[in-house]
Amino acid sequence: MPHTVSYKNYEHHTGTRAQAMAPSKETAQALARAETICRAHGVRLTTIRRTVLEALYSSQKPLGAYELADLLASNARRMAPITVYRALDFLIEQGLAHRLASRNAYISTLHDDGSQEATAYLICDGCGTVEPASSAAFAGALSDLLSRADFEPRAKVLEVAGHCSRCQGHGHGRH
Amino acid sequence: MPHTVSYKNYEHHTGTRAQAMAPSKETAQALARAETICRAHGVRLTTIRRTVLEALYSSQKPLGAYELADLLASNARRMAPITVYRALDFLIEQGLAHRLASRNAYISTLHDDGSQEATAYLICDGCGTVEPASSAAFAGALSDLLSRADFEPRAKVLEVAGHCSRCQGHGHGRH
DNA sequence: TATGAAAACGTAGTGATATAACCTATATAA
DNA sequence: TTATATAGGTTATATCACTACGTTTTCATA
Ligand SMILES: [Zn+2]
Ligand SMILES: [Zn+2]
Ligand SMILES: [Zn+2]
Ligand SMILES: [Zn+2]
Repeated sequence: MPHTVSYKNYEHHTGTRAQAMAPSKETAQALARAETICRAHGVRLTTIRRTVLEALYSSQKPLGAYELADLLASNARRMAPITVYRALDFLIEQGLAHRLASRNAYISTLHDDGSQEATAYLICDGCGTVEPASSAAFAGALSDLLSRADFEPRAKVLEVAGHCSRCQGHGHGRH
Repeated sequence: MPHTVSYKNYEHHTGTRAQAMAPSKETAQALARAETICRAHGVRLTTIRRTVLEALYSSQKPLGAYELADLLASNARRMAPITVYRALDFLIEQGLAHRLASRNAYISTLHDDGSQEATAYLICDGCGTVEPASSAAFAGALSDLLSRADFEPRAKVLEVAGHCSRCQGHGHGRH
């Protein structure tokens, strides 16, 4: 019973990890942690999801959904945008990835311990890097602000664009 | 010397204020303030810009650029998106409007005194209203966070989605 | 091991947001 | 007036995100 022609690629290309260089040690460790988290949550870190997550771990800067699709393309076969968005939705739900609303781009939460109520993401206009930053004082002040306004928070978008320490006094960055 | 056909509408429809109801007293005052500010800045609050600003002042909720274009349409003639975006860019530059990155929508800064270094926008999922909120403690904590990270801020995106006081204990809002 | 239900993914099309490129019109001042 | 800068018109396109629906895989249960 032959497969239909239109659907034959289901696990053909997606099974290969694009032309990925071997993941760095740090990335590999992070992926292992992600596996553990997913197993603990009773959800599946499938090939596609792991591939997208690995790309985010490997990148020094936030990636757009279409950028991810291009990065992970192999042999003139590219992930459909919806596929990337579905993977991103999953990763965000599991707390493994984060969306930057001010950039329409996505990052892993690798350097984000997730322990804080309020994490601000510092986005460098020069080199593109994003660093999470948090403090008890910041979280407390925001919490006070919200309770004083009698506002019940659901989702916080805290992003600051500017220049990181390495990119100051230049006017540009990205040497 | 007849005009060319293709360009005859330059100030024809844009001069009319759509089918706008008369602006409320509060809106009219805000518009007067905006005029003053623009004159002081040496910039021009043109008809288009004033019309867009008036729509933002009159709205209880953030408006998208295309939504603004529809609102301000008159007689089957709608502003081109680029026209709205240009007006919004101007208003934002002058501190009269604000973009909500998490919603791709725009609000006036009518209820935003602009005196604070850091203003968080509280966006209600229920009724759609947006209230700015700020405090010295919040601004200070964020400032500390940034200087500790040696990060030079350019633009801050501080938005919290959730439920305002009137919309809590419902699960919905918008009665 | 069969099989049914849920989850994941493929494919095509569309919706929603934002800007580029180029030209015309208006305002302001020399 | 005439030059220059600013503003706006028009068309097309770029960019980001999702709907709808069918197919495949997985996993628990019979
Ligand atoms: Zn930098
Ligand atoms: Zn440099
Ligand atoms: Zn509300
Ligand atoms: Zn209710």
